[in-house]
Amino acid sequence: MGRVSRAQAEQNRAHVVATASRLMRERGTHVSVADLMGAAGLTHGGFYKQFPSKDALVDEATAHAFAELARRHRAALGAAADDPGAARRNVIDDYLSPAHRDDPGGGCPVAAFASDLAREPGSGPGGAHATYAAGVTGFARSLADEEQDGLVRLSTLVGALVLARATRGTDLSDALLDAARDALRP
Amino acid sequence: MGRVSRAQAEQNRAHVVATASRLMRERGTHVSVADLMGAAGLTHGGFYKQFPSKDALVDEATAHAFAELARRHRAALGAAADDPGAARRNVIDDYLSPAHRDDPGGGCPVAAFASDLAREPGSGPGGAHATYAAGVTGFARSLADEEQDGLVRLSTLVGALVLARATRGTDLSDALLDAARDALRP
DNA sequence: TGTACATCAGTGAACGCGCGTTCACTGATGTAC
DNA sequence: TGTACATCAGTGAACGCGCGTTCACTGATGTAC
Repeated sequence: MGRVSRAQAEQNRAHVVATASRLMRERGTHVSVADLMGAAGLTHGGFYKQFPSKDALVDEATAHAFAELARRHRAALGAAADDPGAARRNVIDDYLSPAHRDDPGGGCPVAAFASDLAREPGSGPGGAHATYAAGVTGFARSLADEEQDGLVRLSTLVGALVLARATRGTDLSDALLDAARDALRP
Repeated sequence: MGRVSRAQAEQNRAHVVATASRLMRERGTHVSVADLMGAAGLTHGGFYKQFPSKDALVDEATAHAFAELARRHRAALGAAADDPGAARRNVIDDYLSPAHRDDPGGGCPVAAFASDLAREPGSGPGGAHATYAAGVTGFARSLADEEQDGLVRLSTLVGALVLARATRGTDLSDALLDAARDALRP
């Protein structure tokens, strides 16, 4: 194929990160480098021209997913700045929708990466674990009000989503989403 | 080594299932057959004398973990039969304890297997997915009262535990357990 | 502006390794007499 | 109860395959004049 322009290379790299962010949420951080590069339309050999290791890509993909989450939360908050209760209800409705359950790749990284991070050793400052903890704190803060703790609301959201995904295809799965929505919407 | 008595073989098989049940909750269902057999004190070659495939062991290990969970719940309920509220509080306190967070291998299979099952295709009747859904329903039922739905309480429990495990080693991890305990204990 | 050459993003084959699974072999167990 | 032999639980090496990573190669890009 030959060399590619610097701008194109930068674009390709960003596309690999975005693809990894999606695929890792969907299938876990253990997706293979070959699958990842293939999904991004490249061959796996070039991977190490852009990333020092697969672990480094895991860190970048995690950061990418959390940046996307923060952007979404800022947008939701901005769209209903005059009524924070309505903004929060919208976030909750989206979170517990069947569409979110059925699209882990485009969905919440707090739910998607929880078990991968629980099973992998800590990744140091700037690593996936630190990004994750900061994301949890930020999400919880955006759910809190004077009435209840954001950590509990977030736990209920994540628990319901994770259980609904594990039981997808059953009535129980829908019931989990509905029950959590009823409980979290005052 | 030569042949082993029929009773010994049966005991070995049960020990492999118990070991798998623990190791798979700890590291995920993708632990290797060699690691599994090694942890049970055997060599991997003999595996297929006892199990038709690794998937079959996943199903058995899942069933084993859920049978253990049901036994624990029956015991907790039996110990405080005159005061079901107290029994439920004990279950909640155990569930959200640092000890439970730090011992996934000996802990709740609902939390441990959630993401593995969400990412694997359905396993048919008698398979891990069916066992899981039944376990979720049973657990939720034991948490319900006239006041609140068991599904919501279970979602909060599982969400808090899963998030606490993913953030283990941080203050946030303890805060998640504490917040959920405060919210679930009336 | 054109030409000559160094750079380096991407390719595709290869590396050592661990995976799930198979198999020839072993020798104590279980059975038939 | 004792002996002869078939059974089969467990062993350890091997299978094809996919993993993360490395590398010689390619040719268009970027740079020096």
